[in-house]
Amino acid sequence: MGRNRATLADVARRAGLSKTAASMVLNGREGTRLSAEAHQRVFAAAEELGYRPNLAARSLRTRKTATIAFVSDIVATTRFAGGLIRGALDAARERDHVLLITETQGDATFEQYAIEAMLDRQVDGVIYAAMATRRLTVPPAILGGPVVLLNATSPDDLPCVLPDDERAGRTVTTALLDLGHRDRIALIGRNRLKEDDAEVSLAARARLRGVHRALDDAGVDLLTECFCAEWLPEHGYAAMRTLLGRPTRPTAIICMNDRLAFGAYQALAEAGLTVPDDISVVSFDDDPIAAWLRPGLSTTALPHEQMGRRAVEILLDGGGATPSLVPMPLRRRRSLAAPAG
Amino acid sequence: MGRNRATLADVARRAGLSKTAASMVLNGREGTRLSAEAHQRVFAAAEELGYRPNLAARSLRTRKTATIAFVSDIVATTRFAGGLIRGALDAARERDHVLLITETQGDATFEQYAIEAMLDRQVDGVIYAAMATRRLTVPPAILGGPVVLLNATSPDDLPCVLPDDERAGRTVTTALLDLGHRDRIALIGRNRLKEDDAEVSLAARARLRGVHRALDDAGVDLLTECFCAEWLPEHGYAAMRTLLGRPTRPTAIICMNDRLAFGAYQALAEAGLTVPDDISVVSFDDDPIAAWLRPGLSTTALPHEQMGRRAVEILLDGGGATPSLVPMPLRRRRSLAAPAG
DNA sequence: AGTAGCCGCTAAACTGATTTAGCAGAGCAT
DNA sequence: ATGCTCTGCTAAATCAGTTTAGCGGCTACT
Repeated sequence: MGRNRATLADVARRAGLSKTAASMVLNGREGTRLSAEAHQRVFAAAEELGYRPNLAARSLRTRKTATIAFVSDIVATTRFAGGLIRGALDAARERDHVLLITETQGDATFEQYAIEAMLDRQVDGVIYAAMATRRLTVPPAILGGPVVLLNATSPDDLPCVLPDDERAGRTVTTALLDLGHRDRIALIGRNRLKEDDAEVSLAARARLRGVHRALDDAGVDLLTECFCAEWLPEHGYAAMRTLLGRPTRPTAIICMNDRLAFGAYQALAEAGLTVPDDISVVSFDDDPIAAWLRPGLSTTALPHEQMGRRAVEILLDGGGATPSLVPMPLRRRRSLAAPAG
Repeated sequence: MGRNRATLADVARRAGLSKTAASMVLNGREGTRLSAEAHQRVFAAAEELGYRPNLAARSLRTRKTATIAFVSDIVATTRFAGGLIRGALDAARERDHVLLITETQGDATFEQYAIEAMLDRQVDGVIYAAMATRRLTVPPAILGGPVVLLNATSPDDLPCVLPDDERAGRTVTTALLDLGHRDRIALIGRNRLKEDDAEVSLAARARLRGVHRALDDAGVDLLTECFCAEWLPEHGYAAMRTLLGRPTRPTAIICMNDRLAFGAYQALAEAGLTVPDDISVVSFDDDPIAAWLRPGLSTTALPHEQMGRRAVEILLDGGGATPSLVPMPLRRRRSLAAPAG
């Protein structure tokens, strides 16, 4: 791997100058008094030798590595990680940085290990990502340098990037209201644990708040709210079935995420009902299945790439109001229609 | 990030020995003649100072970084990446290594950039991963050091890790044969492009070969094979519909992947048919939707974690037969039953 | 005439590890 | 007494950059 690369000394020699001069020219140092001709010679020599600096040597001196640690609790089990990583990767590349990835798996030992590995490698900063939007406490060891929380907040008020779930709650609700749905909108996916424990989820509470605010503004009440122990298809399915067993059938359903909506679709199909003619469905996340369902599920997209991007921007460029809320755009598909009758 | 850490010199001073001695002790060098007492003192000093070596300094000298580059074509757009990364991460951690991740997005410029970034950081080896199992040519620049292909092969016969798609083809087929399905098994998802162009996919051909071999061994012919332009739900849906328009209805369907199967499920539900009572369905990938479908879809799992793991093992420990084929286990769910009648 | 300042550049120190070469003293044989 | 080996350890070189301090020559000003 990278044997016999030209060194700065080689470049300097070929340019007939000192290492100092070569270093300054190549780093574009301001205020140096090296002649235009010296610049030329150095650039030419570097070009001819295909010179690339040895970053280990550089960071030994400068304590900068152009490397960002991306520490997450769980990457594998959720498809969402990909987007976060990709966004971060893109933004990092634009800034000539690279990503060192580790995973804690929610395990203290692994976390300790991951952090030591990062510190040993002198990363320039840490992105601490959670796969479910939630509050967490970051290990004190990483507070020595810049940190940005991704998809999480912490009690220490560290800079963080979050999806704007509350606004998304408003978005899905007004989408229904605008179509004329009124008092027969039902909600699937209330969940005490997610709503009350910020360390489990921030999304549930925020989404709900958005929904309720939008309804309040319009002076409309929900028909009913179904509790779900988890946000999985089977729970959406069960909730939808009980909903259909009630006397007044809803004209629209808001599901707290796409997996619940998927379950709801299954129950609707089984009951011989058609989306959106009989019931409109709207949801959150823009999981790939949302596009695969028939008809396509309208849902607010978790902007993972943007979030990953934003985290790197804040870390490296500094900046902005600190809970950086990234909008969740509504993906309109065929699951929405005006209420029948 | 990691200010004022103790250096080797600090440890040596505290132990009343030279840097040389301290270095040798901490690295557990054999054949050194340092006294047991010297060992003790160095360990104690390191412990007390919380010494951790500066890896930049170390790699400047040794040209080892305990870092592996994980280069992939596309990480974000596929949920599969997570598993590969997670497996690689685990195996790397066990060997005290860390993963540097980059993405080429199939773009030559990005690829060039990614490779330079890795070489500049003197990674110890490269895992070159493809998100769809396929053949690819690795850029010559990385051939200077150890490389393992993950989910890909190359014309250069580099060591590689692949899922055992052919065996999976046998597995799904014999699962049906064992239940008594015979001449009314249909296949959805033939695709010239995927089958004939190894740079697009190796899976299609291998799966198909497995299916055909298993059928041949049993002396059974397929009822029919449906072509699909893509392996997406809508194509599975369309294929299933045409299949149901034919005179003889199949008793079982083999789908080339789970997304096709998902589409097939949609068409079956629409036609009022029940899985598995009317038709059994089996497939490949173990996409999360497989578990969410009703009834659960039986499918052969792509062992992404294992593959990621294996790649690191081969890279670091060397070894084994070179196309390392990782088995795809059958996840039996409720979509399989004996043919009716 | 003296000196201050600028110009264009360089020598050498420094970062923190590993590694090579070798030194002082003890023990032993000749 | 001399030479040899072994023991336990260290000085110094090395990796490839960045950075500090400063040098010699020239001009300009007092």
